[in-house]
Amino acid sequence: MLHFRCSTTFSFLACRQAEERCLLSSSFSSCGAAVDSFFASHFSSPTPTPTPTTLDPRSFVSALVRCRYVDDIRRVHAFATTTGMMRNLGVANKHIYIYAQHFALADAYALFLRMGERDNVSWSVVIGAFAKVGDYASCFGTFRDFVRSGSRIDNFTLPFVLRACRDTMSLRLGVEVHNLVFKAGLHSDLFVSAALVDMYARCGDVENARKVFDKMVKRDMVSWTVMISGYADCGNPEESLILFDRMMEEGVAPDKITTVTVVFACAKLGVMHNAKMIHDYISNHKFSVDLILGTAMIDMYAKCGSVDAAREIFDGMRDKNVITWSTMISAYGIHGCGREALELFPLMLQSGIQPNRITCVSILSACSHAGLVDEGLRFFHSMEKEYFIYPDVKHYTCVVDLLGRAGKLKEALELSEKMTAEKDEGFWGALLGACRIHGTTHFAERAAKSLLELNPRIPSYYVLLSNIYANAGRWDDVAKVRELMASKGLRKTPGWTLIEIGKKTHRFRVGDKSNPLSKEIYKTLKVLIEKLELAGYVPDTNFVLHDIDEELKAGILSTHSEKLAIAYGIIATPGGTTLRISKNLRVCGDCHNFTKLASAVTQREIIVRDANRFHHFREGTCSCGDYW
DNA sequence: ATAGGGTTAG
Repeated sequence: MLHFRCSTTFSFLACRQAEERCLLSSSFSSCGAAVDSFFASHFSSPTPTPTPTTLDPRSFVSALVRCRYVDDIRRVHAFATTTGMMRNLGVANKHIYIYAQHFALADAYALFLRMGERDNVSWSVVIGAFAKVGDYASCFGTFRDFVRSGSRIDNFTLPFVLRACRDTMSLRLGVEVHNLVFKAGLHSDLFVSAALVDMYARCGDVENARKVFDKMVKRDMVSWTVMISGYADCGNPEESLILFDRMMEEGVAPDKITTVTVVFACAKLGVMHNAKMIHDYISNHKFSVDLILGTAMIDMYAKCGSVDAAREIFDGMRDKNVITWSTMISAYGIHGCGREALELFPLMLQSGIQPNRITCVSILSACSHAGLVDEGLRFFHSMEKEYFIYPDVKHYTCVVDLLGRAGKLKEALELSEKMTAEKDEGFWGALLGACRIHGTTHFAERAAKSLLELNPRIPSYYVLLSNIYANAGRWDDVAKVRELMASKGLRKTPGWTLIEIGKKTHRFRVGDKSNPLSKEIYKTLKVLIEKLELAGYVPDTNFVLHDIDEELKAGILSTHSEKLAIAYGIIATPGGTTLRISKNLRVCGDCHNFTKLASAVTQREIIVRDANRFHHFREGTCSCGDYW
């Protein structure tokens, strides 16, 4: 065997190598095959006495690349040290890089510290490695050392640091790095500027992301993708779609990742027409619908109103992971199909996928939306025993929601007392919402106080409390809350409703008169309300905030953006056409009642996506079963 | 010898 031939070779160096190799071969017969062959190539070489000059740095590099375990790297490392090969910067840097790739950061960093001489690659690789494994403190610390060492920062290091800023949401640090980018004159580098755009967008500063993006002299696919994804992330998915069009106009071909971000934007926007467009694009360009793209498409179709189209994608996917299953479960959930969501769960287990925390949230939330109280509670209590998932505040929030919607306020409060997890805004919000649905002011104030203490800058918390007071007819308190809100310079999020008509969408606000067909819309609405009143519709003025007389209140109600959109839909589409509507806030009780009756009187299906879920109105009923 | 963008809830 090779082993023997090796030991018969001589010279000091060869003996050391042989020793080394004997050690190795015993311990990693299979896993270290690559390293073995590296050593073997030296010992079986025709030259009987290998000298350091015949040990090519390239053979070390290729051995490193083929290492499968950290121990393999350590052995090559030891050999390189013995042979003096570590003095070669290329070889040393490659060691750091490969250690880092195997997540052996301690080894990588120790080596880096021991190096007598370092160049930019050494620094870059270490900084990049820290960013990759999420050790941001070390990443920033090492970058600082790098800057202080007086080295010239380069276009390789900066994207790593910017990525760390993005992942830690450190806008301030990101801006500092941006200054360094200018000083180094690297702002026109493609990688650096794309990383800047990504950093700004993910830190919530789309304006500056866009500024950097607009200044770029050249934009490649990735630059476009980060900008598109940035807008979708920041709640402006319309701009994402506009940029997607522009990207193609400018002759930059989107790849699969770009389409995933566009699919994500369509999911955010919720317009079915756009969903179909991007689906066509994907089909026409023969992008395979893989795990991530498929999952994103399920979510998109669900959030654009079609749980059936979502299911079709789901059924067509060969590979599914826990995210895919969770997405489909939550797709059923937001459409009020709790039973279907629950049926999917055992199928997931059968296919060998274990649920995670989010899957559990999706199940609980599906039960809540469908009013499946017993099923939801049973699942909640089984989480820990069956799936080893200890319920956190998100799960408790779902259960409070579940109990609250079902009128079991007492149980919800008991649960809240028992819970040890720290209560967050979402939790208090659910509790407050439960009080709101059942017109209970008893506990609402306590919950609202906690909520406002946690974050006094969220307008919707004031609105929720003010609604509770309004419901109880406590107009003085309504006024107080509104004053408090105004004194902090906060304003209620203006409500709007979108309606899809063919390939276009139209936006309405309360009392909106900007539509060219405005007159006709109001006339139609008036006639419709009269018809509905004959069918038993009584405006529910409890949903109006202001303390004004009943007649005026009804007047404001009748121009809620949702009603205007429905009236417009009736005018703009042939009878029987399904109306697709999307709202930024939750649907108000009066509009809900109105839409139910309108679906019966006009014989149309009306699909409304609100901030929380979908409502399918048909023949006078809603899929939410009046739980929402 | 080194580099970027993508999927689930609330």
